[in-house]
Amino acid sequence: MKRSLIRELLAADSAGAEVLVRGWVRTRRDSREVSFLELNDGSSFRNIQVIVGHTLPGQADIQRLSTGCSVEVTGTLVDSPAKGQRFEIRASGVYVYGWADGEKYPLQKKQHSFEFLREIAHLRPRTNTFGAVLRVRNALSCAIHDFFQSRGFIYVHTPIITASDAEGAGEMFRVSTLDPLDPPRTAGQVDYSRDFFGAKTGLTVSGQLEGELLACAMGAVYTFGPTFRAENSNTTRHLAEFWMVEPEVAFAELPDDIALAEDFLKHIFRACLDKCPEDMDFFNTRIQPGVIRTLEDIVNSSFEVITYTQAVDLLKKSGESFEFPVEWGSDLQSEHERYLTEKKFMRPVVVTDYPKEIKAFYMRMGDDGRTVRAMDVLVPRIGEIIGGSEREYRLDVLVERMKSMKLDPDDLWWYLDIRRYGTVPHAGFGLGFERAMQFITGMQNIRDVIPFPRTPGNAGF
RNA sequence: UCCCCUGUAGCUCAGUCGGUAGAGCAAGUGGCUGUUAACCACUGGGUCGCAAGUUCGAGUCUUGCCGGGGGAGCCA
Repeated sequence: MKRSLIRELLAADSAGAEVLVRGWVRTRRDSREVSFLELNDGSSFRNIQVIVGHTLPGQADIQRLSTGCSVEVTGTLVDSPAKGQRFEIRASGVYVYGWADGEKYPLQKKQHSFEFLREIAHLRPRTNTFGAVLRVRNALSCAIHDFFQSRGFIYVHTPIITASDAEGAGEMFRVSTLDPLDPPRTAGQVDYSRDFFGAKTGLTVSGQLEGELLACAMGAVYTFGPTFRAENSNTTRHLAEFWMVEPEVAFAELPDDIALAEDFLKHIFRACLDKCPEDMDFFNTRIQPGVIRTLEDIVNSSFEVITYTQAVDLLKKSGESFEFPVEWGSDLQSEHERYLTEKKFMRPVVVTDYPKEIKAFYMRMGDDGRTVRAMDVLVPRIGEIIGGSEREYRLDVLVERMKSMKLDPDDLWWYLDIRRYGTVPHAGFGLGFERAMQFITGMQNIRDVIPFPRTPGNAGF
């Protein structure tokens, strides 16, 4: 008999079919004549209830079933006589694949704290919350590809290992095969020319620079892959290894970039609501009350777009007493971002045209000479979910900017070549995939929206 | 990296003024029952994070170390 997914059975038109399911026992309850098994196979947030009559052979085993055991159940899909579910399976056979000693199995049929579940990251996918997280993660991944593919973007792959040390997006993890106890040296310094790649290399902190090269040939591209930051960040919204989505579009300027980001976010939010209604309902009732309403409001309204200068004025006039003073030229603090998104506008806010001193070298200089054509998309609770900009495509301006920021243009000769030959205006942004997950699910800690989080001091599992 | 909080049963926690430990849930056993956060009764379960110090006596006070959480910075 062909195995059915629980998701398929729960959505069946009518009862009556002979079925076979495989999964893990969530709970067992006993009655006089029958035992009730709650079975989950990962395909659905909901379990299917299995009725095992006490006359079925192998009763001793049935009575030993506990949370975590893996079983195969054959039986008939029937209308449930009790409230709580439409269908259930009346079992004609139960085969036990593996036991889970109730005295030792860490997961109990009760709620656990997320802190505890992080210590058993190998088992937490079996919980309601993480099942839901993983299904939404999957839907979100698909939605990202759907969005770009439907607009003719080319999915490109930028390197994980890179020798460019000038991306300026954070500390890199070193990649080396040199003997750490006795590396080759020249004049006292480690000689990376004798390392595996003949250069000092590390894990990428962004695929953007390479993405620009590809966009300036393919028109519109996007990357979606892992990114690494060796920052000693200990917060609920930073990971040392996270996934980033980075579109890059040739012949695009800042307003195009903003419009793309807005359409993109709306599309992926809508997709998660549509594809994972049961999981989203769980997040909405148990994790972050109102999260569905928030997402729907965003999908159905337009983002607020203001310049950095306007934002500073608004903050100064707000009457709020901030811990950090608001001053033109210094970056917006978390409390400032929260005021804008959570109190002032109550929705996503795009802040554009930041002072050049607080942004990266590759951003296009504004006509005023003080600001760059950058944009950050801020959302309630999370803060910055997208950071992007129009890129500086004028060779002389870019070289001058690099020099003023003490960067050696020769190190990025290939990046500058794109400006030497057939340069075009182009723009792009980066979306933190896990931050999007946090926003969509309402999960508070970024470590709980990725199966195996990497943070300072933590790379277990 | 900085600031604050925290570490007691498998989990979540209580533990007063310093006198060597409790609850709920989970688990085990029995009972009841088309149950569904099942219910009722009983039972087992502890190096109080680690190390030192103060004290007649430390879960409790002090110091150091380790772990966890929250906030900040860096950013996505």
